[in-house]
Amino acid sequence: MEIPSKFNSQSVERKWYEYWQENAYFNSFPDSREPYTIVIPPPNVTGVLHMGHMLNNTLQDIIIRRARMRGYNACWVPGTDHASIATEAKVVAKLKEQGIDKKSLTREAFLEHAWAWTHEYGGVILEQLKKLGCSCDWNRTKFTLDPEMSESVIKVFIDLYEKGEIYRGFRMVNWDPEAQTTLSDEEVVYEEKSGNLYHIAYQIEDSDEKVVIATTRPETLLGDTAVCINPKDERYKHLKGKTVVVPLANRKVPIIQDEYVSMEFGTGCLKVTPAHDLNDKALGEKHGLDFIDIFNPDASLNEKGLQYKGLNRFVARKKIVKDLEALGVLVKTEPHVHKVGTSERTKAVIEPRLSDQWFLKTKSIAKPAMDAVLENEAIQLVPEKFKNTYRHWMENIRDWNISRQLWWGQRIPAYYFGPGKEDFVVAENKDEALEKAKKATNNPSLSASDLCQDEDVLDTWFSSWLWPITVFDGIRNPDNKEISYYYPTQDLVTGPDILFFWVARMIMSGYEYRKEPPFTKVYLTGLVRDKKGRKMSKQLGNSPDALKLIEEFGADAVRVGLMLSSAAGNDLLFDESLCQQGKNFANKIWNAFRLIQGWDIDEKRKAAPASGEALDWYESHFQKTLAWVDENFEKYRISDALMSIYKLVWDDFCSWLLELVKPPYGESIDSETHKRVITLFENNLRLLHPFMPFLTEELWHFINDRKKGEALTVSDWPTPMKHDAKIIEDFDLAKEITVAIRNFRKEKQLSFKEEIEIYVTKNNASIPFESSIKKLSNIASICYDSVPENTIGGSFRVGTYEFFVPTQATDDPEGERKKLQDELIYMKGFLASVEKKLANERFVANAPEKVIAIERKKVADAIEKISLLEKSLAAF
RNA sequence: GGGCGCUUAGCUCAGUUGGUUCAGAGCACCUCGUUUACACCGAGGGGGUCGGGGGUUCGAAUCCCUCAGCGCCCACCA
Repeated sequence: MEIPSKFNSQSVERKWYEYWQENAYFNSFPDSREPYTIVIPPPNVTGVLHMGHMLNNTLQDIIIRRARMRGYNACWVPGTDHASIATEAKVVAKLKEQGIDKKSLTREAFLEHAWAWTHEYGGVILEQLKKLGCSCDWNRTKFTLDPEMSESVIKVFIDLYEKGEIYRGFRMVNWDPEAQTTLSDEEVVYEEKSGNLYHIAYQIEDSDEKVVIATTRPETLLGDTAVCINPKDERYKHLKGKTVVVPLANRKVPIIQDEYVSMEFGTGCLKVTPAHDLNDKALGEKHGLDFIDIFNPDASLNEKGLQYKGLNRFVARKKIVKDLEALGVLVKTEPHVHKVGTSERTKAVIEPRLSDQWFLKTKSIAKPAMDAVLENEAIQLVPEKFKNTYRHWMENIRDWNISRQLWWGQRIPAYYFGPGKEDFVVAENKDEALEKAKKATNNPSLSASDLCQDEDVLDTWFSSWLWPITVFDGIRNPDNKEISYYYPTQDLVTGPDILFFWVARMIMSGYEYRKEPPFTKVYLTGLVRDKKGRKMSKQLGNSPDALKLIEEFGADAVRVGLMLSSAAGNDLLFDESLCQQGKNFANKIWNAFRLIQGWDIDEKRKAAPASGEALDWYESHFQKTLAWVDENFEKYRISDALMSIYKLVWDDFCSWLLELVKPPYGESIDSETHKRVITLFENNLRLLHPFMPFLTEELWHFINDRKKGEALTVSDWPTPMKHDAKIIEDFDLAKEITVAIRNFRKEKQLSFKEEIEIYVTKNNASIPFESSIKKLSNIASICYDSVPENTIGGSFRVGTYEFFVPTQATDDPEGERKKLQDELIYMKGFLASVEKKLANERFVANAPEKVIAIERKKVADAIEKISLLEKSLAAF
């Protein structure tokens, strides 16, 4: 069998992915096994795979593949999210390119465009996940706008409304003037921006005096309905009850007093614009002020904006400042840095705005979700540090604004039947609504045309917060077989940026609708950054094309590259060289196999002495590593797990074991050894499979002609067994001796090809793994009996063993002597320090016995070594 | 403004309840090597006063205090 010396990932990947799918290895159905379920964080339906997805989904795939191999009924549910605002924004932009204005379209026409877009691009990202090797059950693919998914979402809305948890309210909300919709508090990102603090003089009526206010938003003075001072402020006491005139607007407004105003900030005088600021709104309500809304939905000024009507808010600001200056009332302009809320999606500056919206009460629903993470630990966050963040958010949780002035999403099932918005019913569909409305109004002649459905849609998170339930149809059919079997799921793997948006809310809905947590563990990954530490983003152009990486290095290599440096919760500084490392590793494994399969097997041959002992060692070492790997998996230390497998395969298997069992050139290998090596290699493949599914599956089939059902992907994860600690310890010593001999050779410039003899002195002891040492160091024989003459400069020590190599007298006896002497001085110092420690009564009294025993052993060893050194020195 | 976390080799990170006169790993680096799987390789090697200072202790990278730098989350001071 001719195997190329380089592993070619591309052909292999397609072949095995198809094979896995044809054999339905990733498909899951409820059965008698224990389930292991993961629901994918659904990517945006129109999205493309980026590094964050790669990290996230590689982790999930590793976890689910290992679970599958461990005999669980593994089920990874894939799907996509309609991503209401993000997708709508994309569709709007695309239409604009075609010269179509969203406003010129009917709702239905717009949705047609959106669906066309979804059908064209939706699923692209899922195909990309397949390239990465993700072992999802594709038959279960869900979309948050699938009819049955939407039906569930509407049912939940109605249920919560009927429970009194959802209400309609006129409130100050976050308004995105770009997308022209409200946003939840979580969708607002505060960014530090430098602006100005404008000091503006307001004329006091019937007086020559002026009062100076300070504001960052002078344009809002058009909506001012008061000026507020602190009642304790001595500077302004005399102004109590007076009236001032708002410049430009020339509106007379009262001076009110409230302790809310800080006397330290600005001038101590506050302009009050109840319609455009949350605090001002509170003042307005408290003091019975007028509310003047000066903005259109796109944040241009409306007719209340007087001569500035129609201007964009920032243009208006500039113009107003100029005009104020002309009026001579702009007293001062000072630079001021402050935080400005921006839209997470459109980046537009958020406008606080009063409007009628739907809200979900969160207080009662949040309680079990808080306890699950913080009290009874039904859900574990990894890493734990996120508990604090979670607690803080939960404790300060506010009602959730769930309505959006968008079209792409589940439409709010409220039907109005009066002239205003006061009279409405909430129902699953129009017919039902009509019945309810008839009852409510006591008017049987009411017809469908009298009903008008709410124009708004629900926040996208209002559908994804139900994801772990709805993917198993647990809302419409709460007792169905699927949800009962798969829920709660095991792990959720996602980024900390959506801890509140999504994770916390899924926990809330889980308790509300299943009385159980949606998952038991949440693994929060870090952000993928470039090697300079910058967040990867489209704008910076520092995000590598995920698919190109897979093409260049292979999916296995990219997966390994990502895992090699991604400790849980820590950001990952990604560099393509990591993929190169992954690729090198793949090639190493590939070539190890080429070596093994190239051996001629001789049935009659007996195993070489080095082989048997080395295989015994590796078997034990493998078990020890396996236990460590399993332990790391339990702690979600996936990169540590990979690293120990990496070293097991590369160093221990390839560099030590294979070198030891390798038959001499031209010779064949005995069948017993060969069989054992193959078995061990297969076990390596099992450990590697979750990380490198393609390469390992390829090799697995190379080893034997496997039949259906014998794919590596459905084979078993190795069962941990007890390992022999002594054999591992002995082999470590053998390694040390081997390295020492190699160093000795190098120092003396003795070619490896030159076979040498070696003498050893050590009282009543033999050297472990003697055959192995001989093979790896090209030693003809190790003699224990007598040390020959002429070994000056030909000795070295490993632990308390001293080795001699007969060699010609050194040409630098002084140098040799000095080396020995330095070694002796060091050992004497070492001995002295340990003895001093042992002489310390308090140490002996307080330290545990184990520690003291170690120190005593050190003393004994040091004394022995010193005597060896002194003997050698005496020979000079 | 409040809260949380981080600072260990050139880089990325491990260091479990404090216990060696070797503080580990991978990568990178240096030297040597066309040994019959692999140069996407092999053999060997150098490199850290564990951010600074102070304290507790027989003993501190590990516990406490403090200073400095970095990061994250939350927050309506115009």
